[in-house]
Formats: sequence, C-alpha cells, structure tokens
Amino acid sequence: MKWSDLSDNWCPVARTLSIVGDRWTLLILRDCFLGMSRFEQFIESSGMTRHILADRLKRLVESGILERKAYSTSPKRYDYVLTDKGQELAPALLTLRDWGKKHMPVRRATSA
Amino acid sequence: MKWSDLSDNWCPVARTLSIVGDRWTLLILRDCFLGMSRFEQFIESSGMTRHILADRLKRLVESGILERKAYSTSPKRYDYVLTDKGQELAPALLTLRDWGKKHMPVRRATSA
DNA sequence: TGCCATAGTTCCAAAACGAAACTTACCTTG
DNA sequence: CAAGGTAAGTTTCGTTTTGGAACTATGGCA
Repeated sequence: MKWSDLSDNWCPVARTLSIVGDRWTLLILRDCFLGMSRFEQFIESSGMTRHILADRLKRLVESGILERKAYSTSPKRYDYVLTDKGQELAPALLTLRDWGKKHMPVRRATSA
Repeated sequence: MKWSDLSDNWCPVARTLSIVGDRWTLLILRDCFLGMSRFEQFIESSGMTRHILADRLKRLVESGILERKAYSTSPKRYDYVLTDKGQELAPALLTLRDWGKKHMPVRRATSA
C-alpha cells in the first residue's frame, strides 16, 4: 500500500500521519512554532536539504497547514506561517517534546 | 544531514522523531494501543509490506518502546508489546488522533 | 503426505533522499 | 558598471529506502 493512500483511511491517526508522518515535516513545524518562517531559516535550523524542504513546504501549503505570504515583491520572497489548522498541531508537538525530554536523554551534543 | 543523526539533537522533539518520526512507526504503535501484538495483525491492519514491518519492529524493540515476548517456543513466535516507555507515547497518539478528527475529514471510505 | 498458519527473508524495480552545483532576481559596494 | 552577496528555489546524479511479490522455515492438522 502506498503511504499517500492513508489520507482517506478510517483512522484519524493515519489520516494525520498521511500529512505530517514523514521524516522532516514535523521538524519544519517545530521551527514554525519557534518563530521561523523563511526558507533559509528552516535550512539552517533543521539540516535538511533544499529540495526536500521545498517539497515539504509545498505539501504543507497545499494541505492548509502553512500559508505562503509574500514579504517582498521585487524579488519574490515568501514567509511560511502557520494557519489556524497548523497552530492546532501545537499539542502534538508538545507531547512529542515531553516524551523526548523524559525518554531520550542527550548522549553527545551536536551543533545542528 | 542523515536522519539518524537526530537522535543526539539538542531538541527533544527531534530526538523523539529520530525514533517514531518515519513513515509507519506511529501506525504500528497505534495498533499496539488498539491491542494488537503480532506480526500478521500489524500487516493486515496497517497495509505495510512485510520487510518494512520487520525492520520497524526491530528498531522499536532496540529502542525500548516494544518488548518481544515469546508466546510459543516450538515454532518460535513472538508478541510485540508496549513497554512503559512505549505506553507513555499514548498522549502523542491521542493528540494526533484529535487533530485528524477535526482537520482531516474522510472523503471516501477505504478498507484498510 | 499434502495443505495451512505464522513470521520472517530475499529479490527486483520504482520512488525518495542527500549532496552539491546551478539559476534567478535583486541589492550593495568598489 | 562589474563583482560579490543574499534569498529562494531547481536540477542533476548517485545512493537508500520502499513497495510488491515470491520464497523460506517450522510446526500443526487432516
């Protein structure tokens, strides 16, 4: 079965994961909750590659979790900001954070 | 950056996602919370392929989220059951479920 | 002996990914 | 005005991961 088929699954967990349940997407959203909104910020913060980020941002905008707002028209530049729908993923990020704090202690520090 | 490097990231969300933040893993855990514990049950419920499931189960056991308990010795057979550490992911699954219920309505029904 | 069930494992082609270079469009500085 | 810098992607290419299906192993049952 293809992962994308999950968007119409009977289970709401599966439907949610069809959007945010891949590598990187929740990390982008974490950065959004930390106040980031621009392509280069996400790149620097997460360490993901540029074309993967571009792909994920497109999907997030298509699914109504992020909104693409122009902040410059001369060279076209955009902010990616959480919609209300996106904001409501905060509890999910918080529970994942709490679990990580408790069950995933840091062994060595990393810069990224 | 490799995904596996996230396990030592400064951010607890990233560290959590280094274990459960890929496709399928959270779906397996959902099934565990629904009471499933066997290979064929996970296969039938989630629709993932057999060798991906085998890989994910191995990782989950290695990371202490599931425990592999023999329920038959003659042909060696195992139950995969949540550890305490795994049980504590329940809040995360519940928030993802709630978000899905609210923001991901079902378009067409699917069997899986 | 032959068929069924459970739990994997192996093989191959297709899709996704990581790294790095390239592109576009403007701005600044010499 | 040419050179270099910034922001936001896009392209290319080689490696990994995935999906699908077949195959294996072990034992039960008729």
